[in-house]
Formats: sequence, structure tokens, C-alpha cells
Amino acid sequence: MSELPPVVTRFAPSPTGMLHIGGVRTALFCWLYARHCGGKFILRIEDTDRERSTEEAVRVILEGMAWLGLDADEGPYYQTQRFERYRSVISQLLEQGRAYRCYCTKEELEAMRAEQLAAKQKPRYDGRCRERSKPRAGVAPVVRFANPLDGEVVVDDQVHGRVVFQNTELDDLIIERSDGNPTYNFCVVVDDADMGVTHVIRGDDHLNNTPRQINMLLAIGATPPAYAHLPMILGPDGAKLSKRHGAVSVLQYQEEGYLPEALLNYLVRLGWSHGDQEYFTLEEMVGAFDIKDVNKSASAFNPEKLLWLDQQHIMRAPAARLAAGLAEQLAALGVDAGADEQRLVGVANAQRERSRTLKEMAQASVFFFRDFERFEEKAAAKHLTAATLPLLQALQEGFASLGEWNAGAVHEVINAVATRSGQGLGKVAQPLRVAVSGGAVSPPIDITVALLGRERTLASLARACAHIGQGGAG
RNA sequence: GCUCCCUUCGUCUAGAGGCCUAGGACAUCGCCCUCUCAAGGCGGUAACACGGGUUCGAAUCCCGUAGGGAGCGCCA
Repeated sequence: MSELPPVVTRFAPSPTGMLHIGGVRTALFCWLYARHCGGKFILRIEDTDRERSTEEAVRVILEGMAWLGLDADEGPYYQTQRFERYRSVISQLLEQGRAYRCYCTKEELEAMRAEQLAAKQKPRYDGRCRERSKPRAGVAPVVRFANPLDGEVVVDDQVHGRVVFQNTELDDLIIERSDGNPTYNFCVVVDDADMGVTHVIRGDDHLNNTPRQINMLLAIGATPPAYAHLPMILGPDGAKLSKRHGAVSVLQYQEEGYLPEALLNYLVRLGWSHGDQEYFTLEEMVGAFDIKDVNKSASAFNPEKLLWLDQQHIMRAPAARLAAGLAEQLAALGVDAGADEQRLVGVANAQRERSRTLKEMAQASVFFFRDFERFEEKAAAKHLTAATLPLLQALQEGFASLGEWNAGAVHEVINAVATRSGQGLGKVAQPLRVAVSGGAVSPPIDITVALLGRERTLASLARACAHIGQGGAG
């Protein structure tokens, strides 16, 4: 038995746009596969395009990965810091005749392209500078890789299977720009070789780049890694992801109160499944994930299912974590949650099964921490009436004289009032709910009142009674 | 235009020739539970893109067709 080499994966985003869920899914699969195999996960920032790369985008990548818990074993590496290395490999290729200088002007290239398109051919460089021995005055050359002229390249893809490309379909791509900077396809090749990457896992929009990269890998004497090209993620409408639906910064999901493990759980099920299982903890994902089980077809992003999964994770999350997240979301709403940790935990527990996000939880919990502005009109009109006034007054008395203040005791009072008035529990609970929360929706009324505390409950009741006295105005 | 990729309910998917009268999940509809909203339980509607083969037998294998996507940059 020979030992398999340790798995090394990498996530290599370019900081030219915000990291969105498509990129996150790729990062997740790379990370998952490395963790599943007990291998190494590398983060590499592909910033060779200095025009379009931004520090802001780099920040989103770093913060996003940290928020999601997709920790890298190496990196972040930055390609702009490795230019010397790329240049030395290029000069080596030049010496070996595996690359050559091209003095074609942009106008010349454009004309070539237009001609080919007009002849209904695939536009590509015809290699005319391969034989050019002398520089052309006034033209700063680029360096092109001399792609093999015949034969085929076989990509044995882990998700797509065997894909064959003819070398005649490939042209000589530029590996060094006229300004002396190396290009993406070349840097990737050098980096993957230098960093010992064994599995390149990326979007299948790169499948077409793969044969060129394999040819270059071979030219620099490296062994090509295994490839796995992941299907794309589409917007909810089945069209390409755009800003309108899913292509927002990953950090926006944090702001909107999603749990990172829920986002990851949602994303892992796009293009991958494990029997009928929908809910996964991070550990379960790591244990069950295998790149060989990944699907080939693109999938549409479904916000509704993300919301459902987020709630599933909220329902099972540790209370302390929920409380911390709730406090943050409350703060974002301008509400100070106070220093009472126990109370915050109580509210989080009371709201967890009726919140799809922490933001929703916060929005529904504001009245626990601050007097609500005004009664919801419909709820007040229905439940704060002359008929319910005696009920509210009875509750006021009952609560005022209550010894222990807890949900059980509160429940006794409400029950007693209901029984005494010959009403069902609902006839008492709803007016009380509106009185203390301002609206018709809250956690179970006894828990709500217990969490509110005696002082605020009595004050709210008094306010509601006054509201009825004023004939419902204000 | 050329090359490559993809195609099961509205959506995510199970399915690797008979276990499929095509299963699960989200969404949706109905019922139950119930102090509201949820959560939960039960049930319903809903799919193998099309056409040829191969085979005793095909969602599963082969070939076409149609539709969708990606690439074809001194972008990544």
C-alpha cells in the first residue's frame, strides 16, 4: 500500500468585486474537502489586475472568511508579492523556447480578430510572432506561451469526468503583459505548482482554461493537480447571479442576522447532497462531504430555503450565542439591550422558534427593552375595548399582589382572571398581549410577561387602560 | 460563429437497468395542535426536455434534436 499524498486545496479569489455566495460556495467546498481529508487549505488573493483590484474587496474576503469560520492553514498569499518568481519562470520558458516575445500591435490583433469572426471562425492568435526574430521598433512586446500545436489534453475532472480538448483549439496566450506584469492564467499555474496544490476546486467557468493551464504546468515541469469544476450558482430567477438578488457581499448576510453555519449549510446543499439530509452541523458537513458526490448542473439560489435553514440553526443554537447576536442586532436598531445577560438569554430562547434571522428576532423583541411607540391600530381596536377593561384591571391587581414573579406564577394569575370572568384563556391573553407588547404577536404570554418584569408590566397595563379610557385615541 | 459543459416537481435534490405507481426538502394548499405568531404533526397539488435506438425491461446506457450556460481579453 502506497500512501496517498496529503490533500492541498486552495481558494483563490480575485479582489475585483465583492465576495458573494458563489465565491463562498467555492471556498466552502475547498475548505470542506481539505478538512474532510485532513489536508491543507490555502487562501490566495489573485490581485494581478492592479487596475481593478481594491483593498475593500480584499477586506470583504478576509472578513467574510473569518465570519464563516473557513480558516486557512496558509496564506493569505498575494500574487502581487510574487512577481519576481513569475518573471524568473517566464525567462526560463523564454530560454527553453516554450515562450516567445510577440510584437503585434493591438490594432493588428483587433484586425485579426475581426477577420476571423467574419469568417465564422473562433477568434484566436495565429502565432505569427513565433518566427519573428527581430524586435519591432516602438512596440513593447508581450510574452506568449507556445502552446503545443497538435495532440490533445485530457482533463480528468472529478465532477465532470473525462473532458478532451484538442491543442489546435488553443492559441498562444499572453503570460506577460507589455508592462512587464504576468497574467492570471500563468500566475495560477506557477502558484499551484509552488504551493503544492493537489486539488484545484473552482467554478466550471474555468473548465475551458484548464487545458492551457495543464500545458503550462507540463512546460514548467510540474505535475498537474486533480481538477474539480463546480457548477455555477444562478439567481432565484435562473439567470446569472446579479447584484439584484444574490450577488451581494457575503458580509451583508452577517448584517442581516444570518448564522454563518446556516449559510454554509444552505450552500453545501447546492450541488451536493447526502441522502435526504437537509440540516447539517459543520462537523457533519466535514464528515460527509466528498468532492466526488458533487453534481454537474447549475443551481438556483433560493432565499426562502436559506431563511428556513437559518431558523433551523437558530432553534438549535446555544442560547449564549443567540443572546450575543440578538444584542448586536438590537444595537443596530438603536436599542440598548442592557446589562442583564439572563434576560437577554430569556428573550432569545422565547423568540428562537419564531425568528428566521437574528434581525427578525431583534425586530420582534424591541418591546422587551424599550417602551413601544404606539399600539398597532388593528390590534388595539380589537382587544383594547371597554369590554376588556375589567379584565386588564383584574390582571393589574393580580400581578401587583403576586409574590414570586415567574412564568408559572404569571400563568396562574391569567388563568384565575379567565376563570373568574368565565372567559377562555384567549380572551384574556390577547388583550394582555396587546397591552404589554403593543401588537397581537409575541411569545407565549406568560413567558412574555415574566420577561418584561412586574414594573414594566404594570406600567403597560396602566397605559392600556388609559388608552381605553381615552376612547382608543393615541 | 467556434470549442466545451449542462438538462428529474416552481426551487434544491434522491436515483448509478428491474426496489420507481419516481423518494425527501423548501415554497404552496388543507387539516390537527393552540392564548397570538411560530414551531411541530398529518395529508394534498407538482417532475424524468423531446425523438430515436440498445434491452425481456430505461429516469438510469448510446445517438440525435431542442433549450440553457461558459469560454474564445495585454480580465480573473
